Amino acid sequence: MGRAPCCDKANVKKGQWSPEEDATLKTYLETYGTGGNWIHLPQKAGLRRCGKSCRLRWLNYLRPNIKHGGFTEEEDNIICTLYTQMGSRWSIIASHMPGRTDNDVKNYWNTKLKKRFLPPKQCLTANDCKNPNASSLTLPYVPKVETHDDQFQTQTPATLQMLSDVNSGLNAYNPSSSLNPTPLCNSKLMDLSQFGATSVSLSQDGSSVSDSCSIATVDKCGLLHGNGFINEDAGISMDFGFGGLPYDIVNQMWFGEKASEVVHPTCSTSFEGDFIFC
DNA sequence: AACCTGCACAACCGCCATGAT
DNA sequence: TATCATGGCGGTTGTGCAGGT
Repeated sequence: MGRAPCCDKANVKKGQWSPEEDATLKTYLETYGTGGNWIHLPQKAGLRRCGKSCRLRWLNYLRPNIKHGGFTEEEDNIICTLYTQMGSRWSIIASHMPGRTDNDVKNYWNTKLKKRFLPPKQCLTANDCKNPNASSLTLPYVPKVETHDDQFQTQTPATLQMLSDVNSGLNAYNPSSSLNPTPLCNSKLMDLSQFGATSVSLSQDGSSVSDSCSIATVDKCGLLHGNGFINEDAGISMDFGFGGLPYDIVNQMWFGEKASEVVHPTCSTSFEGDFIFC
């Protein structure tokens, strides 16, 4: 049996709030407060709205000192930085910006910042992947392929979150390696195209929280750069320690989703350093 | 002028966490 | 300890508007 609905769905109004409803809710809350219960508030206030809807309306638009639109460059950087650290924890991100709501920040990211910092989802060829909206960040094409064994299993969101939690703090073992993702947003650090890269691979052991991450680039000459080894089934694995780019930061900034591996089925040779992409 | 398309934003839905009983 | 009600959150959808054809 499912959960009982929080309100009588048949008798509540949905959709845009009218100025009259706003005024009613605002007056009631300023006079009586929530009384610790949003569910019964609309009835007391004389509104035909769901309690959750009232709460959302108040928190996002009616409460004092709410700012709408006009995000500053500094706020862009805050959002970008925190997103790389913790992912889509919008309420936490919003808490770092007085007057901003999680909904506002989420919408702003989804409609503006994501396009600026992430490549388009469908890249069929390397030439397709120049994001027309990207300014200083021109990101390389990323091949998406299947992985074949446990060692290279696809990263799960849950694991990503754990990694974010770990990575967002100081590195207990090496403070000099502590992560400061701000440069990822503001510098050329992520712009591997300046090195002629046309392809990037990232990988990480998805079975547990790990302190390592991997990155490889394929340049215009077909050379794959990085250090690691070739796995017969899973393709090429690159690896370096904690001092490298944290997986989830790069993954979220570039791809916003699952891990990718550069794979070629005919590759089966161990290697170290640069090698010819076969 | 009418229609289409994409964008921005407001609001809703459903899941999970938390606190009260 | 178990159950339930409510709050909180993130993902998704709906709607209105602007610009293009």
